[in-house]
Amino acid sequence: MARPKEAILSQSLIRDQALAIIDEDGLGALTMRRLASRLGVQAASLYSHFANKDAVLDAVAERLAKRIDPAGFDAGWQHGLRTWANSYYSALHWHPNAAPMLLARAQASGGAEAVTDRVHQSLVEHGWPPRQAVMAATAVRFLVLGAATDAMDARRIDEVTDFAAADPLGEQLDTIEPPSFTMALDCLIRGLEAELGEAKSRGAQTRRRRSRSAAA
Amino acid sequence: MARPKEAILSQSLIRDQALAIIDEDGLGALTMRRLASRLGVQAASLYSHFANKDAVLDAVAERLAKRIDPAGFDAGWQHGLRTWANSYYSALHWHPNAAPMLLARAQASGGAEAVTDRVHQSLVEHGWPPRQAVMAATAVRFLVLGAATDAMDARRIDEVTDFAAADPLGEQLDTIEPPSFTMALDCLIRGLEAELGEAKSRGAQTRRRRSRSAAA
DNA sequence: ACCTGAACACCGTTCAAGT
DNA sequence: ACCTGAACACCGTTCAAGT
Repeated sequence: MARPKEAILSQSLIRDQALAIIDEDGLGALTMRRLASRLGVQAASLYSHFANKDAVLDAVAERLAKRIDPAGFDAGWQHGLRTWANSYYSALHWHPNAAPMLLARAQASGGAEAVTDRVHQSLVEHGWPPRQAVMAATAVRFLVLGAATDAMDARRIDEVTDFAAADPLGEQLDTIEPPSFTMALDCLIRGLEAELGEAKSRGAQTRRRRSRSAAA
Repeated sequence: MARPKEAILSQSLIRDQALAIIDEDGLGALTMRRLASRLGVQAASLYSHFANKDAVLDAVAERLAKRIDPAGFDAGWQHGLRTWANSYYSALHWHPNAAPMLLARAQASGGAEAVTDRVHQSLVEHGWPPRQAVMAATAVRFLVLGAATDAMDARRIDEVTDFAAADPLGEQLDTIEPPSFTMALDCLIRGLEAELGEAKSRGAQTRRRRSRSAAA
């Protein structure tokens, strides 16, 4: 064969099959050789379209991020954060095996990516001091990623917790919706509201102190 | 050589050198062959002491966890959570390259480990409903692990944020201590306090509803 | 420009063999 | 019981060669 008239591979094709492998058999099952064989091609062929395996994973991460909705900030940063986190969480909910990868990337490229992030920018535009905005955005991000790895998954919790003894009549069933993730998110946002208030008053204090020392 | 009179390897020796490699060159640099050569031995020899590489990583994770202080719960769950998180964070602060591994483990063995966790137990003993306790413990855990990966590291944030423009006189310098991590933790705990109150009143409500329908 | 086949330098792990 | 040497079945990646 060597070179067909029309290319049988493309970045999007490779990227989608990579995600499919991750979904089906986990991140550890994603191999350049396996990815290639799934596309009916040799492993080396993939390097005509991606520089290396990491670039493939970048493409997958980017595609997953496409589903994330950063537009809710028009109705306040709380709403924006909640919308963003929920869409991020539900995007990952369909691809739980991809969460570890995003976790690894949030930590690797984290610094630069996190700061130039739209969520961070939106927080700053809503009056968050830059540093605290990074903290807030990162905290929410890790909360989402942690939740998406099923660590707080209600079903698994029920398997392990002696739930029958604590709640013999199953009255807490209504606390399944909203899921644990939403509860944790609410907790964090509630705390962030208080923090923002304090950060602002700290800023005002500093400003007063500054004009006083400038007057002296 | 083949077999020396006294064994030249031991689990603790291997485990400590594994951590040293991770510290020096990152998780990706930890190889059975490299670990062995550092110990002056062949790779196959390691399998006399550990079933596989994963078992070595387990040992490293366990050693890091030894430094974590879960005893602060005697002075209230807020204090306990804070003490635990801070000790966890500072333990990881000396081994930032190990954080990704713990992140991966928190997600893999997560379900079972998280629930039987001492933190979770302590929260339940302080009146948290089991399910919410899992949520709270997991949220704090991921916050710590996220922070430990340097994603919120103040120095890196300053490199990227246009901080000079926002704060030309450097007045916010005092906000470096406490670090972003502590702020995020405070936010979360504040929110958790409110959540616990609501969870308790929800429980009381349910109990009232139950006795009413039992009377009917 | 795009795919192949073969190779390179690695992995984790196994196992008979030595002491 | 513990370590060696060699092997097995994998990796990611490179590269000349084909069309």
